Amino acid sequence: MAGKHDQIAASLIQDILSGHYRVGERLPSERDLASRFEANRGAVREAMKKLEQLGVAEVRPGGARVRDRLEASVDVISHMLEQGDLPDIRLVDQILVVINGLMSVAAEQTLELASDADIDDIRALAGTLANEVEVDDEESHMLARFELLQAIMLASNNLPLQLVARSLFEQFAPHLTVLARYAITDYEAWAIFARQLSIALENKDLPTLRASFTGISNLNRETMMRAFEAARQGLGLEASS
Amino acid sequence: MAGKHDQIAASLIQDILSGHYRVGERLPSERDLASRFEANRGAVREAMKKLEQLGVAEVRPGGARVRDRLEASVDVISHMLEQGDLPDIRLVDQILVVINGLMSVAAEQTLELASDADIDDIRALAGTLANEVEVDDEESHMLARFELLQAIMLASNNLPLQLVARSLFEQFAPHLTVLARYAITDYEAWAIFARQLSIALENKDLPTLRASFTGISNLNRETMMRAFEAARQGLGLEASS
DNA sequence: CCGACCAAATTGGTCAGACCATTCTGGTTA
DNA sequence: TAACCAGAATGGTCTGACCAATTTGGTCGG
Repeated sequence: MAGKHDQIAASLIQDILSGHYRVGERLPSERDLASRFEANRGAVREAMKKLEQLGVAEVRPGGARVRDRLEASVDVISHMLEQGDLPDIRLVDQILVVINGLMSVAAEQTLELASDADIDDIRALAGTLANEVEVDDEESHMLARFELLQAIMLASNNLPLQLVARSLFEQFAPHLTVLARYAITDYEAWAIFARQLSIALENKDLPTLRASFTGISNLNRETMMRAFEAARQGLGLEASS
Repeated sequence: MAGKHDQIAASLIQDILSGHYRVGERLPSERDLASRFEANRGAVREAMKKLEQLGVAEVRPGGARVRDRLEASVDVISHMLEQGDLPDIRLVDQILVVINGLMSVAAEQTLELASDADIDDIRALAGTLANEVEVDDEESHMLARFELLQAIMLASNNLPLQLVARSLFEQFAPHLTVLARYAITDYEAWAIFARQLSIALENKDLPTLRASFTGISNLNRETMMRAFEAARQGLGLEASS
């Protein structure tokens, strides 16, 4: 299914991200890699192109060199998450912090600029969550949460914001579905913050809006942390220091 | 200097972003484009690879199709900024909103997690800005601001946050240098918020921290808006509706 | 008249080999 | 010791061919 260049790229990316190569160190030549992977040089070349686009290597005449982590593209995050049996919990938490921060910005922009119709739609979605205290279907609650957040993101009318948030979310999504099986959502807490959010939107109350998102952020992070612990035990892994 | 595939990619990207092709519409075949640009198919192919990486087109057997804007990568923003003589002021403002929001998140993370040494360093940088009310060198003040923000970003210890912020900033940077010539910075306002930031860090006061960044954000946006107006007049362009 | 189906044309995907421009390397020389 | 200079190595580009998947347009049966 996956092209040969994808396998080569994935292998090299894992090597680089795991620290097999030092920053500034030269990678093997394209011809060497071609024979090592038993592939055409064109395939290796496409893989190197991918490394450069990800910002993990700088390829130029004379050789390809490993770049510093801070010079990488946003898209390396998905590859960083794929190291180990479970993703790095600290990295996951950091991603949640950023996404929640972006959501808060989106909500502020929505409060300031969105039409009344958009705000009413969002309040309707929040109202659903505010009333669903007793839930039998975990998945429907999760979908409702996504719908709410997505509606806010769309109403923000901020394309860069949408692109960044979407990029982060989609990189994290595959791991989210794995961890979601172990997640235990606090419906009551969600109901409280959903109600707070609705009120904030109704009254155009910025401090209350921020408070609701601070609550949602902490809720998400704590839920994810617990789900991670449960998943680690469920997979029979040792607790990290 | 620039490879032929870069020219082809840039041309196609501009065509797509300017709406020359509708979403879902098929692009000309690689062979057609090759003869049109008087290049070999390999060059066109690399260009198509770039389009796919940017998320502006989905290329698969049978033809390449234009993707929706919201499915694009974060890196398209730099190309969006390059449309027209001056970048779209609304887009610039949206980028500033996101960057400022990320800075605020970084500051919160720093306040929560960073070492006292890091916080002291940041407070020292803020102190410089707090005292520089009368400045003769505009550029040194700008560098001091960048230093402060970068220190906060580094101290946040949040890699995804750093990657996203860096990506946005670097895409915007070239246009920033152009607009900076027309910018008139309010040093006194900066001094006030720098002082507020320093106090917030000293007392671990989250609300004050947020207030200082709200102020900095508005300051940046207003300064940029005025610089944009000045640049537009300086270039002899009509005012937009 | 319409839909299902099939074969040919089109399109992207991959590979092989060659040549060029730049960079790196190691030895030589002033 | 430092500068310098071929030669080797490397990435960049081009050509041409073939393969696999998709699209297309016509045909047949209902």
